Amino acid sequence: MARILVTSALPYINGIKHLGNLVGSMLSADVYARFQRQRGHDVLYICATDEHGTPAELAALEAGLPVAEFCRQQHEIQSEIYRDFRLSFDWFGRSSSPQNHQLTRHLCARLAERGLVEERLTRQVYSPADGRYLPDRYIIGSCPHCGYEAARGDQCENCTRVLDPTDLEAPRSAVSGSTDLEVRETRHLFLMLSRMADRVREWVDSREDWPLLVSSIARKWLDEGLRDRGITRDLEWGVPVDRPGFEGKVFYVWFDAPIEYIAATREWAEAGGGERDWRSWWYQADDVRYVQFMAKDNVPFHTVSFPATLLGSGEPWKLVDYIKGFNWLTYYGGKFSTSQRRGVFMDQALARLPADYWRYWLIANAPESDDTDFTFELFAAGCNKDLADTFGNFVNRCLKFAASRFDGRVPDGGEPGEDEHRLCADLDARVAAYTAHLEAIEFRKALAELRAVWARGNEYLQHAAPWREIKQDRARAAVIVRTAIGLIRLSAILSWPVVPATAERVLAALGEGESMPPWPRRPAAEELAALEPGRELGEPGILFRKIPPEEVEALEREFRGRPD
RNA sequence: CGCGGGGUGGAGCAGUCCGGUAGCUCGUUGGGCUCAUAACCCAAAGGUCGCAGGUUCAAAUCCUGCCCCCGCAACCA
Repeated sequence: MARILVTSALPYINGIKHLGNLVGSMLSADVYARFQRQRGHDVLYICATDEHGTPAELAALEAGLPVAEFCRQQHEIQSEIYRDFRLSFDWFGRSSSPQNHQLTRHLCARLAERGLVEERLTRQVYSPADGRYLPDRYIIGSCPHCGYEAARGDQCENCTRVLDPTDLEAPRSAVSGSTDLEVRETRHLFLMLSRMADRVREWVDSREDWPLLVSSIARKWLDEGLRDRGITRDLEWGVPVDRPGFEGKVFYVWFDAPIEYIAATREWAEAGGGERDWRSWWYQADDVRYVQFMAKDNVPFHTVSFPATLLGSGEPWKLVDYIKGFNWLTYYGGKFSTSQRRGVFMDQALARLPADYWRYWLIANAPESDDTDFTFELFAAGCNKDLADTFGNFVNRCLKFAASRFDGRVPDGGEPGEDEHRLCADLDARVAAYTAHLEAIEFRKALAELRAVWARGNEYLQHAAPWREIKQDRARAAVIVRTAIGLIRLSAILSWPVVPATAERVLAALGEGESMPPWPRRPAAEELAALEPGRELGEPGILFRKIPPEEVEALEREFRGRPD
């Protein structure tokens, strides 16, 4: 039994996440964690809300709440939605936890002791009207190059040139619109990434099996030369910096957010009443395999800055072994956008269809090698074809036949024949391939195999034709139906990481009550015979309803081009 | 010449490292079958593999140049 630590990029506290956020981090990690648990491994899946930073403060301001209260509420809202999506976190923590405060300060102190943190004076724009320093992107003005009037202080969206806020003509606060801005000198801590470049590169080079997307992004940053990076900000909400002259300053969210992976594990341990050992997962944890899931925008922080923080501490912290990076899920060819409310958000998704529909489609179409487009037509077509017509129909036709001809029980009698041998040979190959693809975290390939298992069931049933056999050879029909019901069970077990609610519903109908069905280890011939003859069968009902064209049109009308 | 990823029938992809007449899934069309939310079987249509040049007996694959899409460019997180 291996120990596998799984983390997914921390969802930002500022609002409910959309389907793109979901597939690129939490859902993928969940499917992997579920699969490895089924395999019998000791899995710890840790996630948390990322709560610090200017956007959180501004959102709280807009909501008319103290930022701590705003974050507490948002954390609860997100937690509930993730539960409803069946995301199987072992712990869903908060980056604002005392554990993270303590650990963030500890790591900074260690880095400082080793000469890897320096104080520097920086010049920042301060807005008296807002009572706060403004990050570059929160300053708006006219672009000095192209004249675009809504250019941001970090970059002009019109001509794409990188800017400094002081370049802008007629600058104003994006928060209040105030033009009363001043540049102040303010002292900050910098992480000396430049001094750690060699160690980070050595570590990155030792990770030979990373996906191209991940290793190329990491190498790009290293090749361009690591620059020292400010790790503190002039904000109120965050981890306070306990150092003279730093009163009223906090750590930058990108310093403390990844540390929360560790701190959340400690939250988990402390909530467990002393039986859980968070250190064994993170400190001198050579026996742990650590896998991270994230979208491509997060990769630099997980391949460079966070490893530099841990390596630089001089302490034996666990570094990531494998990073699964994702491209973007696009929405009708454009971006999903939280700020513009463009796309489908998790609460809206659940209000329309159960989690398993979304889980299935997103994982089957995960943006692994390129950006993937979401449209309701593609979504409905995938769900209808694979879930309703293939998997759902297979379960339904078998159980209905068993109910009408075999008294709703697993039929007795007869011996497997040629059809069954060929079925089992195919299934052995499919299950092996499916397992290997999940092990390699290749979701599209894995789901193609899962679909093939579902389709193989229909193919078998069609060829064996129990509705024909039963007219002259009841024993033969019994073998077929028994085998098919065994295949329902096997399919449900294999489907559990992706569509857990449906899988459990099917297994319950078969009288299998386990909440987490163990991964099949035996040959298909034995797996299909696992249900004893005579066992009573339940009625799971229609597993997946079809999404009709009218509904697709209605969804499109409802969701498209929603303005800001 | 900033960097990275990608461009293969209507959709999604494999094949590119190690050249050998273009393949898979879905969709479309026609036929068969019917236990089922219908599936399964058979057949067919549909691509000059982003563009142009080069190497070679032979290029999706190797070389050169160019075009397009997406992302990144360190104070968005």
